[in-house]
Amino acid sequence: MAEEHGPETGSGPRTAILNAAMRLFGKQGYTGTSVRDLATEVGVLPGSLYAHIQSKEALLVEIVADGIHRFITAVEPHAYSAGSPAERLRAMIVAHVEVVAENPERSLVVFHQWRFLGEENLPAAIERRQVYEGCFIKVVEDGVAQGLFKQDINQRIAVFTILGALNWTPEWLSPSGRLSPREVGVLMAETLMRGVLA
Amino acid sequence: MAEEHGPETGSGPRTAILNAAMRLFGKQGYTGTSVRDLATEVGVLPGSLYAHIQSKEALLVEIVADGIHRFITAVEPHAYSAGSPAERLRAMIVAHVEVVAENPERSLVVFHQWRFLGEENLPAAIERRQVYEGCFIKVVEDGVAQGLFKQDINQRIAVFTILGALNWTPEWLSPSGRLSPREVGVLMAETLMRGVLA
DNA sequence: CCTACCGATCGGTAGG
DNA sequence: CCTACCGATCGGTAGG
Repeated sequence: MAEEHGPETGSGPRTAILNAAMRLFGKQGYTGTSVRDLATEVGVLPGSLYAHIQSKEALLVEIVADGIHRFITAVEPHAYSAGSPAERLRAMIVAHVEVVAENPERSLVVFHQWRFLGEENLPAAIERRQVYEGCFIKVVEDGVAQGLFKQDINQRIAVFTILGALNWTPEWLSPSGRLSPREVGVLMAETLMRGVLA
Repeated sequence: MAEEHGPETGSGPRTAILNAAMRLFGKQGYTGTSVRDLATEVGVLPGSLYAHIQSKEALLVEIVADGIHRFITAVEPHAYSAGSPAERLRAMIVAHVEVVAENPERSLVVFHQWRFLGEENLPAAIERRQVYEGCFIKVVEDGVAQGLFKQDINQRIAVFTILGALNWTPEWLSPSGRLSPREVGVLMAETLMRGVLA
């Protein structure tokens, strides 16, 4: 059981396969990655993978489910905390960027490859994504209701704007860049909350 | 020559193929779409496509090149116009959303599927994307230099935040929604330029 | 635009 | 984890 959840933690062959899948699914996409690509990346022959995994799709299911879980776990507590909506939104944005920085390739899989889940696994993933989006809807609603956020923003558009900026971060964020993930998060929060206009 | 450029304009078999490719590449991804899928969507047998196209990748090349061209054509004039940086940025955001709304599936291909271009076509696409990003860098630089934008924003992060929000729009924008594309663009510009804080 | 087909690669398995 | 292999599907072509 110890190594059956959460890639990047642990070091068994199963973990190596999951890490290879994160890298390749992130870079080439799920449909652009063959089982042979995965085997080459891991350093075994294609058939050998099936001693550790059930199917190619099972890898995607696990990466996406675990990935969404990481985002929800990091962000949800802030969404429903006691602070002001402004403090909460700032903390959520920082937490999101920090999770992306842990592993941008996993995040690419979470945000882009979930479409390729089969019909037994797709509904659960969509539901979890909606829980995540709900965190941002909630805090924007609260901010407007409390008069702390602008009364004339369109809440739906504001949430999509924020989520878009956040969901795009794995495309450019470098975990080893000059700015720490936290600093990047703070700067994004600043831009999204106060705007670029002086 | 009349129907050799710009899908969605014209109505020959070649246009039908390009429109099918936009839909399917956008929905299933380039690598997740087979030539047989395209043929089925168009209503011919797989081999018949090759009377009109050179290869599957040639379709991607054309959709991506034409797509980026549409964004640059719509946005670049505003980036380098005589107006204030604030007016220019607002106009750029509106123009971007309007181009997305013309055909969200094409926009998905432009923003996500360009990675699958072969090494002869990739550099040109990356260059054109950089021209596009350069429009936003320019206007943010001008805004800060003229004291119209906040002096303490991180310009790089601000540009990525704006571009992320814009690049994510094809995921949710509905051209037939309650708000017109222009209204959505104005609201996004408002959120990005003034922030959500009151 | 169809018929008929090509070699290559796909995800996955049996047996050791 | 390897050897050896399966049927299915892949992008693409020749000839009409």
